[in-house]
Amino acid sequence: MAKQATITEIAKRAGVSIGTVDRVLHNRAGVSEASRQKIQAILDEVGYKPNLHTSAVALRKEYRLAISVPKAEAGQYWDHLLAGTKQAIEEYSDIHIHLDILPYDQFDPAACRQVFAEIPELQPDAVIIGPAFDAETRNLCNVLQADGIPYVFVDTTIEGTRPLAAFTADQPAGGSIVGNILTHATPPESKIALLLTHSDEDSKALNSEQRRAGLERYFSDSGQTHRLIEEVFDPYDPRIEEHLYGFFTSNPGIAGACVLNSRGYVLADFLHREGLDHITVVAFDLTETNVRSMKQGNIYALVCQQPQRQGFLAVTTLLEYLLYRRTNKNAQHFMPIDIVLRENLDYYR
Amino acid sequence: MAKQATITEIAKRAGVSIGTVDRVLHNRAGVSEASRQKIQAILDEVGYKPNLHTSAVALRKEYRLAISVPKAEAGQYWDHLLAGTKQAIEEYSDIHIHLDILPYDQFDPAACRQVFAEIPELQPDAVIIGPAFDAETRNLCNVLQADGIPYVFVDTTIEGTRPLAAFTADQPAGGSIVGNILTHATPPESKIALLLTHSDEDSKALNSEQRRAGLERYFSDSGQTHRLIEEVFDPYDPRIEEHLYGFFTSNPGIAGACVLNSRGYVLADFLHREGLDHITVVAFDLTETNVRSMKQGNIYALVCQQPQRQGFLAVTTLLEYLLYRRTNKNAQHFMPIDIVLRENLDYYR
DNA sequence: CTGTTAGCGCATTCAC
DNA sequence: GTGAATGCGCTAACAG
Repeated sequence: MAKQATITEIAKRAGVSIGTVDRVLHNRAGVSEASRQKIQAILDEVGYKPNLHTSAVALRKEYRLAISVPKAEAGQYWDHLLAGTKQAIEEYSDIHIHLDILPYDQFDPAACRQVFAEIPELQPDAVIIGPAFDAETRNLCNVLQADGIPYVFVDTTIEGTRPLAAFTADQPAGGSIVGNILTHATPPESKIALLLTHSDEDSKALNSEQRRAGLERYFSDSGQTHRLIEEVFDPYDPRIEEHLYGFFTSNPGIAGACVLNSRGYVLADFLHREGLDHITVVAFDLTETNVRSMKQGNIYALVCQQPQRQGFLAVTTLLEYLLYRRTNKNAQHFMPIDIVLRENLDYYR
Repeated sequence: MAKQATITEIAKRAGVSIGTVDRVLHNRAGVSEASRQKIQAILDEVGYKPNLHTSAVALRKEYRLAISVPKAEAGQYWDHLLAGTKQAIEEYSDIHIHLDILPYDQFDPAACRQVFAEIPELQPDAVIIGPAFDAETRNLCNVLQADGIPYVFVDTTIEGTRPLAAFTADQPAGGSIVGNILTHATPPESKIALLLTHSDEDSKALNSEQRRAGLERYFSDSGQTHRLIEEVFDPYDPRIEEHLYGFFTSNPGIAGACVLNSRGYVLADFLHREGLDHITVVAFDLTETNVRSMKQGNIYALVCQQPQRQGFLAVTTLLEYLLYRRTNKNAQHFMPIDIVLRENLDYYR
């Protein structure tokens, strides 16, 4: 319950004025080494934590953030993530934040490159990136680094870059969970279908591939008797029905199926239409379309990684850095992986 | 991105001084009806939201909160809830908050009554109650109401009282989830054991009974072929081993078992010692003991209701009320119900 | 190098 | 019934 020390108290104890303390706090020049050390010692001793809000009030500065993520439809994954950033801006409404949103087409690397090129021109104070393409993202990071603009990742991390922080989920663990649920919810010896979406191959492979690795590892390590059958499908192909129909009829004995991204509803709704309701479906993300499908009983479980929280944390982390250059030792933050069934669906916002 | 309106802007627009606006904001007397209405109209129009933090700075008042919950051991349910309250106090460290913690013995109504009697004497500004006994809690609420001290519930609500808010989970839904998981993770026609702890009968019956109702409803409604067998046991009985051993040997064919409170590890560890690892165990709460048991592979799933978040929200809700008399229409807040398996265990703090 | 000062959004006290 | 003035923790510009 120790009362928070104020800048005035620190100054009094150090025998200096508040101006000098402020200079130390902000690593500004013009302080004698002796003063700096003395003040720093007291700061450490009392565990001084500045008041972000009153700081911001006094600063009356506007911070410009930019966020670039795949184009979001309402109620879909990236829309939820954006909602989280807006929530943070709302909650820190005393800090004046301007947010530029730059969505890009997650299926078109060239379009992505073009959007990414606009970011440095906006001269933002910091950037939030939701990566879909490896090379394009890497390139953007290099430019930002050169301009001294800090950035954080959401949803996915790109190895070898130097983000301030990354907010993702442990994707292999997510895949393992799918394996766990499906092998438990279906009889021993039965077949499990893994439907890989075509688009995985070019863009979002990043997450889906990791989930797939986790799922396959679960199958090989857990000593269960199920068999995994993989098939590629394109959720946007108009002839998808024929394709899936062919797959499921030529593979009898499938008791469970999964999609490792948010397009699970496409599969689930198809199975329902064909009367294949006995097949247990597990997919990712609490998107509106998946929620509807689950409410109709077509999806058994959804595995989610709190996109809105990712967006929220991305903003607050950047604010802490912009106001105080505060950084966290381990840049990688793993979100909780939520398992949503019909019964707890309503309580996830 | 609409910039937050400030009290000064409101005053300017209304053609009054900030003092008058402040009086309206705090429902203080001494404002003409004409001014009040004009100001209120502008307030509503711009959706004015005060800055809690700068308010608190200017107020330099200390708020005294009291929290009374069952005695917590480290890493157990109530300890996590208390951690949430401390986190909130930390996060709002610019608001000077004094928290009195008054734990009571959840198995002794007389002790509870005694602790509850101390609360009004402390003259707190607001109280957080984690109820275990119906009559005792009801009595405390009456006293607080008479003294004009606001209170909120965490974990459990007591019907017929008038709390500012209640932070709980939908307990029947939690019970249904246990039913869902167990019936899916065990073969059709198999038996599921519901182990009721003895202590349920006097104290925490409140939550456990609701979970039981939800579980039983799941069994009767979902049209599955499993059979539910109920048995009462006392987790603190030294001869518990014999008791459980007798139960499981006289009921062959049990494939799943559950405990509707945080004592699941007692059952799970017993089953493991007896080599009955094929029985799938589901229990409640992410306590340290349950976590250990799950890591050893003894518990399959844990159903959790975010106690630390309950504590956090209890504090922030009270602060909003104390500073601005702000209350939420629907006092009942349902927490998300988390389903934790081995694979996502590490990511829930 | 350091202290002083004005000012941010807000609450309160004190004149009028 | 109302406005002006003071002060809270904080930052930044200015004067020495």
